[in-house]
Amino acid sequence: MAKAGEAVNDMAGAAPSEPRLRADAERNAEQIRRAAIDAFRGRGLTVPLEEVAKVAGVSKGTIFNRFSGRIGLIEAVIEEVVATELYAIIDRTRSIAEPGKQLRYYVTAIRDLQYRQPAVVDTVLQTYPDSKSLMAICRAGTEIHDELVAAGRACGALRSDFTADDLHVLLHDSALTLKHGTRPQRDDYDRRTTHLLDGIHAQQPTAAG
Amino acid sequence: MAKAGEAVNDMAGAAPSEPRLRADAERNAEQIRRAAIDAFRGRGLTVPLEEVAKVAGVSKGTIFNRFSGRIGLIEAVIEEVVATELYAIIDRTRSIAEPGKQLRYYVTAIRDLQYRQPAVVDTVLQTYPDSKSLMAICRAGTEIHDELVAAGRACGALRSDFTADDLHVLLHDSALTLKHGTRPQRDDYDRRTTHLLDGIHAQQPTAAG
DNA sequence: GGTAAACTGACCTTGCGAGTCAAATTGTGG
DNA sequence: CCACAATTTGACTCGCAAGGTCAGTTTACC
Repeated sequence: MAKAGEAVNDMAGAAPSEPRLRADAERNAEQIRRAAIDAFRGRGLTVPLEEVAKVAGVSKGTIFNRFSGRIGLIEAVIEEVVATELYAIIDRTRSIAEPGKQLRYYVTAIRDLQYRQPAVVDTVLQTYPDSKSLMAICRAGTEIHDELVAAGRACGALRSDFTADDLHVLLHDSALTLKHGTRPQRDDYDRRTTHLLDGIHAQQPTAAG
Repeated sequence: MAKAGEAVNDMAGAAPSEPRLRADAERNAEQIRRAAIDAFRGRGLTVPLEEVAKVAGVSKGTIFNRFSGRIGLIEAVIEEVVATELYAIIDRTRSIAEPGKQLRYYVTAIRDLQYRQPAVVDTVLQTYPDSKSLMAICRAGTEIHDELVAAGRACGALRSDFTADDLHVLLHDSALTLKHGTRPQRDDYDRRTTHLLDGIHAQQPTAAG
């Protein structure tokens, strides 16, 4: 199987071959891109475009001139912001031999990334369904979820009543609480990750007190 | 120990002894109360006051005249909307002999109530911190959380790294996902409740694949 | 320097519900 | 049945924040 999401970003929404840009426009586009990467990394994909503009040293209007708005800007930088890391996790997960460890690694890694990168939260929540690359990432997610759950069940490491949809919801809810809740301490967050994992692992007590 | 939250509602924000109300005002107050109970039950405490007014057959202004706004209205009906059920759960939980079963019952019951009653979600999320009765309910929650975790740990039914704060966060996150996410099917929701419970139960695999 | 490209930032827009208040209505006591 | 206070009404204002627009100005390029 090829690497995950190999071509998310062929000519994303920005500066294809079209009429050549003037030097200042070219320069601004690049500064906006850089600013966007920083801002999206630091504050998530929902950061006000005015912030991005300020960091880039241009005015809001210029972002619209160069990228026609947030979606275009996202397409132009999503690779650097989250896609690379996300797909790396997916690839690493697939490369794990024991199916039982795959899911454990995957959930831990995604939860970690969600904690560190607000943009991943926005991605998982599908905050901008109009962005094609964002949706492509989500599709890749759904795919591996199916795989992981199938493999986990088959090898008996995963409780049998746990579905791919449960996994999807688990990560989605995880994103929701980071988005709308109070950011927990890192160690609390990690401990809760293990609680979650243990809850979906096979061989449960379930009935007893 | 006395029953939980015995006197949340001594003269909540509405119609105390003050100057006697005119007949129509009295009637309206009662209709608004009834409408509010319905609306809060059906759509949560955040339902637009205009909806309540419509159901009550009065105009928005009248709600302000009679209850001085949402907070006053909440104080006036919170008992019927959520307090009674919530305190009943707390009492029933305390009456359970085996400490191991207490927490299991409690979490299941609260999750169930959150699912059925959007108003409980708003309560847990402390959407209206200015409402005294709402905050009283939250305090009662915190109290029993401490008790339950202490008891659960003591009897060995609860994993030792699970804190009262974890319990608090668990229910808070649960509320958040109901508030901001897509409402899951009832049976999916219940299954996930058992996953959660199994994750915080003692004797975990944790390390293995 | 002339011209088209590009930038700028003030301004308009959107959305929604809380809360207000002058004018209209209605209950009440006499 | 009236006078008048109590009450209701619903149109209006407010807040708030970000997205998006465009006339006017500046800048790159030949």
